[in-house]
Amino acid sequence: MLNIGEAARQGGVSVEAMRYYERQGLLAAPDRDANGYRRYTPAAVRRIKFIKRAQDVGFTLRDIGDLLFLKVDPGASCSDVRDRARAKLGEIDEKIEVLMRMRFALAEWTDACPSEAPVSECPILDALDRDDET
Amino acid sequence: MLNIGEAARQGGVSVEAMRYYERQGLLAAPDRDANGYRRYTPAAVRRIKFIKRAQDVGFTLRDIGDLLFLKVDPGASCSDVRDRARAKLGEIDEKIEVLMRMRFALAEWTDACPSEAPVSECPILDALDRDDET
DNA sequence: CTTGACTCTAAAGTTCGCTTCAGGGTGTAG
DNA sequence: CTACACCCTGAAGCGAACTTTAGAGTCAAG
Ligand SMILES: [Zn+2]
Ligand SMILES: [Zn+2]
Ligand SMILES: [Zn+2]
Ligand SMILES: [Zn+2]
Repeated sequence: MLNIGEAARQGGVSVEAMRYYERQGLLAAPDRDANGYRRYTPAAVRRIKFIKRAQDVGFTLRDIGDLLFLKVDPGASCSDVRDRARAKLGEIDEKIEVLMRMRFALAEWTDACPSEAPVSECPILDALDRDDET
Repeated sequence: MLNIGEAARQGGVSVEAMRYYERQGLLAAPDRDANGYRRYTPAAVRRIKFIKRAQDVGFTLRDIGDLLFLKVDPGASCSDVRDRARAKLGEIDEKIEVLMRMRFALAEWTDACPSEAPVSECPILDALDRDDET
């Protein structure tokens, strides 16, 4: 059994994040010591790590709440989980596409910029001022 | 000379966005008509488009303020602009890398999920629960 | 006994780029 | 005259995931 500080350290999150997860219903309210301190079990630490790993692959806390519910729902099947993962994959692909388009434009422009001219001749500012280009 | 609604339409932004840019100092406060209505010049519309295009390649409004300042700074050189663009390119690359890592993990997991098993055997949930993997 | 690290609560603040709201004036077509 | 679309202001709200603040109790070491 661990205090919140130690549980947070082991889980790799901040103490405030832990209390926040509890308020959001992602982390069950733990038992309290006589002094009112929260006491965490190893299972709670595993849950913290689950939350963190899910965040690391792009799930929001809301998504994670859904996953945690599916995890214990006897009527849920593997495909429910897979659908969430696929949807997230789609979202991520969209974000990557947007970023790649930005990347392409910026790379082209920085290559074109001679760097020693006055700003009045900067092709980057020109591109931003021009009416063509998407 | 255009009213705010028409300027917004031509610039491709909302009326509220225009007033917001003005408050943020990105768009000079325009002259007012006798009735207090803002009157925009074609130059103001070009500036709105500049802002929008800069946003489209990833610059924040703060970044854009810096670019607009450089644009009129006689002491600024092309390389100042290019440095901003390069820095942004770096940020974007970092974001892409993060997203690619997420993408890779999610793709691997969705491939491994058989979809018709109960959630208790879902490899996606297993992966999120396991202590290895980054 | 005191210092310092830890814990508690509730509420407010942060960032970003707007949007919405509340409450009003203006302009014009029918 | 009366809709109705437009314009004005200042302030508040939104979403996400926390962090910070403020004020107070607790615990262990020296
Ligand atoms: Zn949901
Ligand atoms: Zn599965
Ligand atoms: Zn340049
Ligand atoms: Zn700056």
